[in-house]
Amino acid sequence: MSTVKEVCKLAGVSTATVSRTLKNPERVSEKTRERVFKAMQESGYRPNMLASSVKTGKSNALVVLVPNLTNPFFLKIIQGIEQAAQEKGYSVLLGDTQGEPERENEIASMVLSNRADGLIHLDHSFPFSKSDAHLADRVPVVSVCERIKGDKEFPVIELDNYAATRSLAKHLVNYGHRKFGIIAGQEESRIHHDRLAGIKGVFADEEIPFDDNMIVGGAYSIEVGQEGARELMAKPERPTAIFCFNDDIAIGAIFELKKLGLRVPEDVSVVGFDNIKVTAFMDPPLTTIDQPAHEMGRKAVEVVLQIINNVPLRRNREIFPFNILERESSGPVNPNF
Amino acid sequence: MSTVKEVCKLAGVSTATVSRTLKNPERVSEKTRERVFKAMQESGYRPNMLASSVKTGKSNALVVLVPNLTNPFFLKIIQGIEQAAQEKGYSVLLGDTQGEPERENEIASMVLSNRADGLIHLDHSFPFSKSDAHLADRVPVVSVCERIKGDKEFPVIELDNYAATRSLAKHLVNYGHRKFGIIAGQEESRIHHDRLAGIKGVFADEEIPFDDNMIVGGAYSIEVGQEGARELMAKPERPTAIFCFNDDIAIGAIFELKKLGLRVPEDVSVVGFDNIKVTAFMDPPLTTIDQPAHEMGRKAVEVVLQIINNVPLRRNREIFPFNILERESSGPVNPNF
DNA sequence: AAAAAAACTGCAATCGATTACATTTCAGCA
DNA sequence: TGCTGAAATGTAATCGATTGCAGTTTTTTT
Repeated sequence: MSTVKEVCKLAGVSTATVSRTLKNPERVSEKTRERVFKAMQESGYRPNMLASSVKTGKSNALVVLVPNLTNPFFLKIIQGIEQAAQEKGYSVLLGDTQGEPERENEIASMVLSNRADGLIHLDHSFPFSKSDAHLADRVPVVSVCERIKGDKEFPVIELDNYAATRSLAKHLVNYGHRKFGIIAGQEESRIHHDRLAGIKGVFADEEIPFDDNMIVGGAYSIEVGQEGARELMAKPERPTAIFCFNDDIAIGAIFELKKLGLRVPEDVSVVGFDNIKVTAFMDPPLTTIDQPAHEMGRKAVEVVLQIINNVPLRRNREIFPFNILERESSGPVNPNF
Repeated sequence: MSTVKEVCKLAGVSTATVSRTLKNPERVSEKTRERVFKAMQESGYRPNMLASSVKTGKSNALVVLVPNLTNPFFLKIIQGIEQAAQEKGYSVLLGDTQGEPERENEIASMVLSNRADGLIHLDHSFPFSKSDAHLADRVPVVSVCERIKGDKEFPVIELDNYAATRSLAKHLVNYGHRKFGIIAGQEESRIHHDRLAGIKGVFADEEIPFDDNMIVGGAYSIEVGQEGARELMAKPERPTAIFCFNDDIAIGAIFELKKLGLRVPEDVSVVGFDNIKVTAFMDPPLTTIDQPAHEMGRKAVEVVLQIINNVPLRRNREIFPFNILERESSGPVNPNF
């Protein structure tokens, strides 16, 4: 690869002029500008971004921390992030944490070693190691969907999870359901808490008793959905409707219910959360909450860039609207069930 | 962020010693080493990777070019890439090209501007722009799944697509099928060619006529699957079995067949390709080809690192084994159909 | 105890850019 | 023509590391 110096020689100018031709073209006369461009062409010059980053202190990259890359929902977010980042001239460093804190720490530390200017976190864990924690306040961080736990309040892009599950609960209650099961994901997260609160709220309004025993699960996976459905159906009082806290869980649950010889929604209604693409093509298509994942990803980039550029944030929480998609996996309660 | 100099002051040593403490600890006495480490601790020192990259000429990053991030199959590959890269101390820059050549060029040029040391391409297009093409031969590139077109032969990690579709075709022929439809993806690619050849091979063996009119499609999406199924079922001679060139297409096809009142597999058998997770939980579970996507991703990293480190490659094509998963979406031909 | 070898450490150049400051060039005008 | 200020360009310091070479200290050898 050729460097500025070769271009200098070819064009007969100084390094300063070459650099300016790219960064401040208006400060270079048209004649020399052309000469420099031609020289760049001839030498196949590419500015070394790392070198320029060293000097400017900006790497023009963002790290994205994902707990699990194979969840299609995250992908929609990441796609949004990727697009917005590209538009702003930033590149995206991908970090799949596999839920392991050490990996998380390692990836997060890329921001500390100047490899990236900011961090977008798709999980609720505090991503820095204890030893790095005190360095973390200078680091631009935003979280999407989840709120990061810990002392510091990081900006967050999220959905109104409370209202979303409220609307799902109302939808099911209107269909006459009174006996419910819940298959949840990780229980320590804020999301979990909010979603549960939404359901409880509606139950309180409708004077439906809430039974903690009907909450099962523990992770956002198809397998957990299967197991959860089996577990719920083995309870003395079987639910007629199941809340699944994401679509993967719902996929597993429906699969398992069918295997048990139950019909969805004639015997049991199932609702999901996230609206990953495939849910519209399932049999039956899944009633779920559509999250504007793409937009949320874009917003995350916008916000983290604001922090990077010291633009004051208008608010610390960006709440996105959801949309309940009433499809065929939910229906009227079956009185004979 | 503190730099080497602060550490120097605190530890009372030179920059050289600080640098060596991290990169060549054995060349520093234990006493000073400890002193330096303590100083690093106190000052919260993080080496600036960019600076070190400028000097060493290695960015320790790889770019991955993906045509479409939302395809779960790519995700499995990317996950493999990510893991292997992390293990080797490399980070992964993600580039979603959306199939747009300009984006592709822009992302690929990150390797030229020293932002990354190598490129992993998940598509068949030549990723560099015409003006960069002559710079491209110095760049470490490997492709996964697809072969990159153009003069230069880049190393490739792939599946034996020919054999894979042969085995699918045999599977269906053994069930008595004689009338087939094909819903394909992009037709210019090598994959398409190989897969078609596999099917044709079996047809030739079995003396089944091959009808070009029964090939429909044009992209790897659910929607194309839907449309393709509709189209095939409107043909004068309806197929009793459909090859879908990936699982997304199969998902769309099955959905649409059901909508047309047809049963899978009783009326029409459907097979997919890739074995994305959800296919095992569909109704019916999809017969498909399992690709070791994760391993292929890992291999891609291994190969690209070999190129980067000037280790001669043992072969230019790494062919991975497939596995046919005979699930319930395929079955005996229905004589009354 | 002196000489030779080995182990440490430091000085200063270097990587490839950017940029403050200095210098040169030139157009505009009296 | 000569002067002034703006525009164009160059010089050299700088960003934060790495590293060849040289100098110093310690250890080993005889």
